[in-house]
Amino acid sequence: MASTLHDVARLAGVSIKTVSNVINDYPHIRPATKARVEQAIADLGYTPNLTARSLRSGRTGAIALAVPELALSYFAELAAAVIEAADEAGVVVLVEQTGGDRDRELELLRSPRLQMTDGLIFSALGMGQDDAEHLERPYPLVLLGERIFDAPVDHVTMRNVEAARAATEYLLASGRRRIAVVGAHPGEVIGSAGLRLRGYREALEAAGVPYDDSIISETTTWHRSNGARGMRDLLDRGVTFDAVFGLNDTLALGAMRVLQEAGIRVPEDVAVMGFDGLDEAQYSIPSLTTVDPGQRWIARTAVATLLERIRRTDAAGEPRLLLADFHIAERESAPSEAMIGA
Amino acid sequence: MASTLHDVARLAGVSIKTVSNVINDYPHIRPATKARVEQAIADLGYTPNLTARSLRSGRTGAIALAVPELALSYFAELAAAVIEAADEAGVVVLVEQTGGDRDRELELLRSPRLQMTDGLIFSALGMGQDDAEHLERPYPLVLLGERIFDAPVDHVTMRNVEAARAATEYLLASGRRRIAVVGAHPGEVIGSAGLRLRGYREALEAAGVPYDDSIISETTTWHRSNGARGMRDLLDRGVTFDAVFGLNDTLALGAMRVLQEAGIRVPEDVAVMGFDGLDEAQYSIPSLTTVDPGQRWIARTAVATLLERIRRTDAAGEPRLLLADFHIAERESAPSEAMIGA
DNA sequence: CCGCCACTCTACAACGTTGTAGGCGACAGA
DNA sequence: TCTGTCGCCTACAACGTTGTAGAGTGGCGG
Repeated sequence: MASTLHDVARLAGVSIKTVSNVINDYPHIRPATKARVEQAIADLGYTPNLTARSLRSGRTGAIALAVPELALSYFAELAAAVIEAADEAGVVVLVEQTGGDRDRELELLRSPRLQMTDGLIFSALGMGQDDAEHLERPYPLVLLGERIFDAPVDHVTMRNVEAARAATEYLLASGRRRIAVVGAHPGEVIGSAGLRLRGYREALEAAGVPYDDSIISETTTWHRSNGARGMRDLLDRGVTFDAVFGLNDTLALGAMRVLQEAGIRVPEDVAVMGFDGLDEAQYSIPSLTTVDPGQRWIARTAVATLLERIRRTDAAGEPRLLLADFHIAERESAPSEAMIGA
Repeated sequence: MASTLHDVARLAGVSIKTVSNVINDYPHIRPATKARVEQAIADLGYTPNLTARSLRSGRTGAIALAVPELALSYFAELAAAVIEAADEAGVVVLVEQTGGDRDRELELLRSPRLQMTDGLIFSALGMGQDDAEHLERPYPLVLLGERIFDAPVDHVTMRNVEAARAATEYLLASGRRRIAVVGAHPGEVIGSAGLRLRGYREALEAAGVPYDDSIISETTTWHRSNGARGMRDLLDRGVTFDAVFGLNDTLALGAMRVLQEAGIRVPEDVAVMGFDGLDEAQYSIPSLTTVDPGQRWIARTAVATLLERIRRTDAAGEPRLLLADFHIAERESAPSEAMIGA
């Protein structure tokens, strides 16, 4: 297990470079020599030392993935897809959690730990547009998320505005007119919340339905408990609505639970729409209608883009913005045709 | 960014070893020299090359975590807890997915990739007791899960039998007598399914309630859809039961959905008990009563144990078996007192 | 018969770091 | 004054690998 090229070379009676050549499929080796070396490798159970290889080559064969929290289903599914795609390319993934905290995100970006990897897929949540400059590092980086745009890095993300608009149009088409929102971030312009709320407003405007502040509920983070809290908040206000758009699935599921507790029927009294296309949204009661923003495509594309950047160190090539296609997964919580309350 | 000890040394007018000494807090350095070196480090923005350090020291500062699938909430939460604990110890985590496939698990165990890490936390799912020998490697390893016992490695896991027995006793105490099971694995003796089913049977026996094959539903994997399928299966059989024990939360949630679809009230007609203590079990409708088997403790303990093994390379010390405490999280799907159907 | 090339292999240096051995001056004790 | 010790620093080698340069053999064309 602790055997090296030297040990193999000694056993096979050749120089270490010849052993190295055998391992790396260098063409000009006599079959007899090659066989002898391979026998020695097998006898000793030799495996190349990857650390030494990394030092020589400057490549580690690993990439880093930074997400806010793995315990959030969205990021767990993202990480699963990234690891799978990386694995197909023979690359391993080092996962970091930032907690969605701006300071920890910035710290991570300049952490020496990143040296252990050839590049980073970075899902920012705490940083904002003003932090774009911090992304400008001499290190292959692919940005995910919607906190920062126009930074000079490759960016793979979803069509938030269009997807949210489509989701809202879907609810409008099914006859809903008072569509509450759970998970808004006050004053946010970009960021998932800001963009999705914009799509929502665009759809309302196009349909001639007035925008009403009183049915918009704000939350800080997008944990499940906040979806529940946001819905309780709306109910406490005493406002009326016939649909809820959860700005992500987790919020929508939390909100749906509170609706049910309050004796409000989903979808008869209130339709519920989510956003993310999570696996678990299929199995809630009722199952959740949601927008699938193309997460698997995002993961695969992020990995491919990063690996390409790593390969071609030769200067840049323009930073690219890559956008996933979305579609609405129609399920029970918001059927496409209006239902008449029983 | 590409600056090395040599660059710093040249700028500060000292030898590279002195720079190295400054970085590693070697005590005997004149303050003036130290200041000069630190200035040079700052000027050049020097950071030590971790790969070279690893080569020299034989340590990488990274550990590997192998789980079946990150998209399964249980493993996502496990990974989150492991990464958090590792982070506190200044160690990064490389995450691998095995798909719960025996061949891929074995392949991973002898993969040269592991060289990139100092040790492995291995959550086995496909391997069985007969594969114990494969765990015997000259490489720090902590085993999780309940597929393999008595292997000569540290093993951190939960009290499956006792916890399942407690869960069943809880249902019995609330007046249920026909407790169906979803997620059994036919013929399995150890493994989560086997052990939990054993706890279930022990509780029945102690209470003098007969064990009935006809209300035990088998599934292969523990995905949500299989919980739903298992429950449909039970309903199709036309058997009667007044409670369901899902061998994990995901199965229980899937089963609960099907119950609800079938117009069966939870918990009035059928109580539902899960196993895992997942975050999302708090937010289902109704919220899921479940056994929290102490997952966070398991994650923290696994990391601490592995790091200790890495530190003391000196021979072994006996392999240890570490068991987490469990507790029942009482929620709506199975209240502790029997409810009379409305 | 010479020169050239293709093939096979080796020696050496280098990637960037840290452990070891040792040099040099200063100062204390004899 | 000599010896020993301590503080400060340097040179060198080593971790295990791969790129570069080149040495030796044999075959082939001229």
